[in-house]
Amino acid sequence: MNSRDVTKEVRDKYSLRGRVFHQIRDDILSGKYKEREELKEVAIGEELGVSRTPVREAFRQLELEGLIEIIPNKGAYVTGITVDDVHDIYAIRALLEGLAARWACEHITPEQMEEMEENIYLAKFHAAKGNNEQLAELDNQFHDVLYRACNSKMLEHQLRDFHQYVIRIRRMTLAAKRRGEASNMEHEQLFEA
Amino acid sequence: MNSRDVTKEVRDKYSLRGRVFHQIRDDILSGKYKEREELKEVAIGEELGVSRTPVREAFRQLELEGLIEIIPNKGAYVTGITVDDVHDIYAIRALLEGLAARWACEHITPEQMEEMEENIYLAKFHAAKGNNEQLAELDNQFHDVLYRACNSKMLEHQLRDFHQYVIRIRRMTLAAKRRGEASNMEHEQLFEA
DNA sequence: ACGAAGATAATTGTATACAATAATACATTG
DNA sequence: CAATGTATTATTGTATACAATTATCTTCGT
Repeated sequence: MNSRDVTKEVRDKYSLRGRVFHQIRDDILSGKYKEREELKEVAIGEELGVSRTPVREAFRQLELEGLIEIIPNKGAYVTGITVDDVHDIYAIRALLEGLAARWACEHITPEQMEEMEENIYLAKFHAAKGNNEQLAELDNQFHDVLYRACNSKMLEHQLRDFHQYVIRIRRMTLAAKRRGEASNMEHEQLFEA
Repeated sequence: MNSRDVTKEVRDKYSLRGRVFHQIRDDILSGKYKEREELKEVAIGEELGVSRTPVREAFRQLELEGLIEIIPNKGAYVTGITVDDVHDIYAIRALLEGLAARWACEHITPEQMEEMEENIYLAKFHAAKGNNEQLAELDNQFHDVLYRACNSKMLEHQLRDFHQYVIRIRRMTLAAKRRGEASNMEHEQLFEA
């Protein structure tokens, strides 16, 4: 990783702080850091080859996103999600996505329309083959198009935040499988509207 | 504010970073820093008698709350809110508050019930006298009770975030007056349910 | 052996020093 | 005079040093 060009390229895309932020977030979402686990500044800094400063700033962002909780003078801990929280998250997201769908109707472009159609088609295919991994990816894509189509910076931002949680929940619960099957129908309904 | 948030407030009060964060946030919400204005780390640090470090961390939080935008290697700027954003914010908040009201019905305590009743009573009084300042404060209180009563950490957090925006919007738009009058009736309706 | 008090270590909070980048002023050249 | 390149300055990004706080361990007395 000492090639000057590569280094510069990466740095152009993300500052150190940004890289640290995304790395830790992915590690939490992927389950590398488990619930209630303590995140230590120096350890993470060494692991990523940076000092504490960008790590600390990344921590502040992660706290605001609700992924970790910082107890002053004590430490940063991965926040736990209770079953109640899961219920709430899905309820709130469903509500907001309903709004997104309504707004998307008024603003969606033909290209986005096509993207959705193709997505639904592919999703049906993979659902039939029981390929859950591709299905999850398609689900992400579908929501991404929807979020963009609704033409609302505010709503899009909110929904993307919730999407973080949903990804985490998927990792945690196997119940996501049951939801996965229902998901295709929901998408189709949204699309019809 | 529930006990958890109070704890957070208190702890923030005693950390430099927390003080800086709240100070800047208040200054933005109160209009001291105007839209698109650049916030410089050293200037704010000197003004508050702290070094750049806590200021920078506060910036990261403010960015996540959507109050400022940080352009890497360039600076931090107070974010602008467009009329479209205002529309979206009210729409999303209304939706979420509807959900909060529904959930509150199932979890509200007698004490909170009483708080609401008293709030509505006082609001009527001040509305009659045209005292908009007290009215705004009562509005804040009312929503605070509602957010606590809904018994959902997730939803409460979301609504509090939006409340930040609403406060900003109130400062910006005089149209808030019109809304103010309708607000009392809305509260009553929520309460009845 | 057990618990308390104090020392020691580990960790976070803050300040400062240094590096990298962007903005500005200035000078040089056509 | 205009345009462009360069030096200077200002500002942010990162690393490190130091202070404050918390956790851990040791020791000592009962």
